Amino acid sequence: MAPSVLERRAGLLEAADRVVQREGPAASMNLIAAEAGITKPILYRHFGDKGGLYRALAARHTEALLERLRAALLTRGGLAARTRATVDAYLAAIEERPQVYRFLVQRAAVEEPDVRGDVEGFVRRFGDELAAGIRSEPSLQGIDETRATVWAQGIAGMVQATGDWWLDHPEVPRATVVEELSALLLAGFDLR
Amino acid sequence: MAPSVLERRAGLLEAADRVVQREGPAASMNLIAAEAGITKPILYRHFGDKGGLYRALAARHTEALLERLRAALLTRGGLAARTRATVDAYLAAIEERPQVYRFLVQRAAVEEPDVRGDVEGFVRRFGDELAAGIRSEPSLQGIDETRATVWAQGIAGMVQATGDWWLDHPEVPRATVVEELSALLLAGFDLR
DNA sequence: GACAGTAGGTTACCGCGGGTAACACCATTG
DNA sequence: CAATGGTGTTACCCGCGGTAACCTACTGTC
Repeated sequence: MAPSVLERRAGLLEAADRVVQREGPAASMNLIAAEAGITKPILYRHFGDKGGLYRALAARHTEALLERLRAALLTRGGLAARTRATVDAYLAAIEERPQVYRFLVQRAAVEEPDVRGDVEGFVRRFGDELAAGIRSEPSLQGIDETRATVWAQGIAGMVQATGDWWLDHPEVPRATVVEELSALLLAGFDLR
Repeated sequence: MAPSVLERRAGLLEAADRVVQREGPAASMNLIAAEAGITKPILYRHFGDKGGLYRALAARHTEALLERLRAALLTRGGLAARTRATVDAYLAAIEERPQVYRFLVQRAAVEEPDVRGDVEGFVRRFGDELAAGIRSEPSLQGIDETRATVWAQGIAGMVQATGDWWLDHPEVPRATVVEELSALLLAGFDLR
């Protein structure tokens, strides 16, 4: 029987995912179409343009990752535990799927800021999530709004950049990176 | 009289610079050649490939920026003053030339890791510089080697990401961003 | 002065990526 | 039996990075 349009779309995303897994940021529309066993125009009918497919793909992984991060942000045991868990969640995710990670970050960097807020790069969304986490953090109640935002964006970038660096220095254990970053941040949080 | 090959090269870089100023990351070899009043093959004779031109261009700005950062890292008046000065130097630089900044960051993100250490992305170099700064920081003597490196890469990313965000939020004064980031970092440094 | 060599430049092309127009093949439905 | 619409394809356009081949004008040398 004929698959519904949504099933179709899901299947295409599946294929795109496999290509990204293999090729990282070099995943092209041609490759993806080939992997899905169809031709380009179909892809374009479904996703509009490469940006559209990127967004659909990013939404998937970003959502999944944000889910993990949200969970980490809710870790019980105090701010220190939450901080470590969150940093660790991020690093664990990029360790599991470095190619996907590279794809997300790179596309986010390259994608022009279409309608600001629509694409909203990967790191930026991470930052937004962190900002929410910070604002609802019990031990940080009453934190200045701007401070929360700036910190969140900064921390997102810090974790991301360190992650990048770490991908090239696998000799450093994940736990070490987590510990160093968390230590730096936790002391800062003490300012309130 | 005929300009020497180095003068020529400098002139080409000058032209490339103007294009980047105008076009940001969209600067293409065609555009640059046109701006210089010549054709592509000449560019390629001088720089090998786009990566080569990118490196030459990046070297310019990176060197200039690193120079400012080094100066900031030597600010007298203690760690707090140095931290603020360094963060401020970075933000001031991207404020002055946002297009150039975008170009540098984006190219660094996209450029594949040729011979690791040759290209070495923009943020990475910033990180290296910071690492040196941290290691030679009087009040941080004896800091663990790995910690210094991780912190440096992380801080570089933090400042960069915040800078990105700030470019889209000009309503926040630079001084505020500097203050918030510095506060967060300085508390962390207290750990030693 | 005629000639070769070479530096400096150009035209015209290749391959590939994103993106699209136009056409072909069914199926349904009046 | 049309006519209609969804699904697919082929074949193309453009611009980018990159290069081969050629063209030109200045130099030195016999």
